[in-house]
Amino acid sequence: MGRRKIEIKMVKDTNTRQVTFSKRRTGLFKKANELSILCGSEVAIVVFSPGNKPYSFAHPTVDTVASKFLIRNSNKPRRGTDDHDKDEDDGDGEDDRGADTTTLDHLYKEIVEQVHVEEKEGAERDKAIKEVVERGGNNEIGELSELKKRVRERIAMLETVESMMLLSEEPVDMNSVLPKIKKRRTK
Amino acid sequence: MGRRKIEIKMVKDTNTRQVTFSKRRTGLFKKANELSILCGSEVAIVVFSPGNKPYSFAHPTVDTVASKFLIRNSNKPRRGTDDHDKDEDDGDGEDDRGADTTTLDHLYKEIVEQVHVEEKEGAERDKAIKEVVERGGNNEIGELSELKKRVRERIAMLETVESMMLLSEEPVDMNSVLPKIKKRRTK
DNA sequence: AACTATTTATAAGA
DNA sequence: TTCTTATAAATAGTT
Repeated sequence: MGRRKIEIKMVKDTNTRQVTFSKRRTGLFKKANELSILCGSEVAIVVFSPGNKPYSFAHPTVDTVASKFLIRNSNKPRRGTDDHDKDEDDGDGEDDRGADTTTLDHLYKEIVEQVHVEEKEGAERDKAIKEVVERGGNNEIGELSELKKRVRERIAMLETVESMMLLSEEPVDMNSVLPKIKKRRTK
Repeated sequence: MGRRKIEIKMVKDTNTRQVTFSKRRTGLFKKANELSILCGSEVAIVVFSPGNKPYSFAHPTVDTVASKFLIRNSNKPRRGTDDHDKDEDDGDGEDDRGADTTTLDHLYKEIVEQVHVEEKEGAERDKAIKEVVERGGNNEIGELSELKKRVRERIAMLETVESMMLLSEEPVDMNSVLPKIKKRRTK
């Protein structure tokens, strides 16, 4: 859509890449905005620039949409990279049958175990923070900055957990159009 | 971009809306894919269809990108609805100066307090789950389904917390192009 | 930041 | 749903 056609591959020139990012981010967010209005859909986009700055667009908020999504997909297998997920559901709001080999007891044990891990890690983290605090009120800049980072992480986790707890609805399904896209890459 | 120009407002006909959603979701994901390749950027999109089904596109994964974003923005004020966040940073990787009225001691107390809340809530949740489990191995379908939902929520939370703990980098900033978009809405 | 020549997305229609 | 196509919209290269 420009003076000439470009191949879809990493733009080498740093400057050009930054410009491309800005233009296309604008376009992407505009499309997302239109989609949310036209279809009344909830949307959340998060993207990191080449300079690793985060940008977001969402309706109603990133937290809301991302949390809703993450919860719904907590029973899905996790992939490491590059997702194009597809998983259609009949939409009746009930659980999938099939590969359900877990028992109640197993599930309960799993939870308990994970809670213990969480508590242990939480305690260690808090101890580390406390140590820094107690080592002296004459903190170096570096220490202060480090502590603040940890504080922020900790609070972020708590806030996320909190927002996730507000949610719980229908079952899970995902879908991606990437395969379709790839097929009709070039005209 | 079609046979005729359309206004950007909720499509009334349910059928048309679903079709529009499908087409535009495809387009949006394609754009996101191109952006991530052209600029080497991490992107995550989550969108719910008119039928409330979740669809996602992400590179590398929704979890990774969303978590990274949520952590970085944990020190930002939270809005309720409709975000177009903008917050430029100088990019030197250090903390903002200015409205920093918190002391180390205050921050530490804040963490401890939140941890206590978290632990209390966690314990209550686990107790509720355990009660359901212990009430009998002869579980009704309804109970089983309810329990599984809770289990999934719990695991989702733990997984998210876990993935969030893997992250901690530069400071925070966001940006949105919505203002720009609005200005040039119609030709 | 603006400007356009082109390419690309997509609204209707089949 | 999938495809076709006339048209609207996004954007690559340029200034």
